[in-house]
Amino acid sequence: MEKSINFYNVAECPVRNVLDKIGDKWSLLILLVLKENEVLRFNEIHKSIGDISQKMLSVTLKSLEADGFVHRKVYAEIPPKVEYTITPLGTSLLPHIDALAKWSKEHINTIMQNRAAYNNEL
Amino acid sequence: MEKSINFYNVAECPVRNVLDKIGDKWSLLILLVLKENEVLRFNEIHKSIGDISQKMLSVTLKSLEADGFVHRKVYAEIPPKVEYTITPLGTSLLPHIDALAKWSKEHINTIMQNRAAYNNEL
DNA sequence: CAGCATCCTCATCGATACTG
DNA sequence: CAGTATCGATGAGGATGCTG
Repeated sequence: MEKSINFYNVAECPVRNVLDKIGDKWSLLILLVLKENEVLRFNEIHKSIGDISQKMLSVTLKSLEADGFVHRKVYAEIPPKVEYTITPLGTSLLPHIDALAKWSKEHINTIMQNRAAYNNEL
Repeated sequence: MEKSINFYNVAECPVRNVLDKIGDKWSLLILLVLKENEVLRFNEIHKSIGDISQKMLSVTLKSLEADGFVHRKVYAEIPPKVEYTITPLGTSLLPHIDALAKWSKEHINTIMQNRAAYNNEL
């Protein structure tokens, strides 16, 4: 099976790789919460975000930990205590997200108006 | 049903709104292709990308058009002729993606190594 | 407390066939 | 040429219950 060479291939493109990560539902939000608080326990993150399920928090934290965006420190205590912190790698990404956030805030009204106008013309 | 107030709520957060758009599989790629070529017909985009299905190209173009990232010009001819161009709004977004791309290229190796190391420790 | 396991739903996406 | 319509697979994500 042959296919055209695609420089934007999901598996090989760095941008796609990062976009797939921060483009999911919770990763970016968790990073932001961790940046604001420096260190948080599992349930503290849970409460900070509010409407994330326990499963998705667990899954997303694992993914962020695997990539090195978040550090996980386990205390050998009963009951268990786990602290999460954002890593320098995670921190270094956020300014670029902020730039995107700034652009988004500046243009979201335009986008929404475009979308509404488009739907009216159907 | 009550829930905590979430400033990063998908529906209301501008960043999420934009990330949801460019975080999908094809939108960003189409914008990049259109930026490089200025004007392209439907099938030209199709060939440029290669492994996108006709359906997804159609759906994604509609979505980009609705938000005002892409302009669609129809010629009343037989056979049909439709030209797509990136709008100023779309163009203004790309530098921020480029910044993200730059960061991604600089850190993708670290991320991949982290990911591999993490998986080995399982 | 900090999770994992299980089941389920729904949106996304691809393949295929058809059309003005 | 530039799509639309339909079906089916896949996987993200949520709800619930259980555990060291």
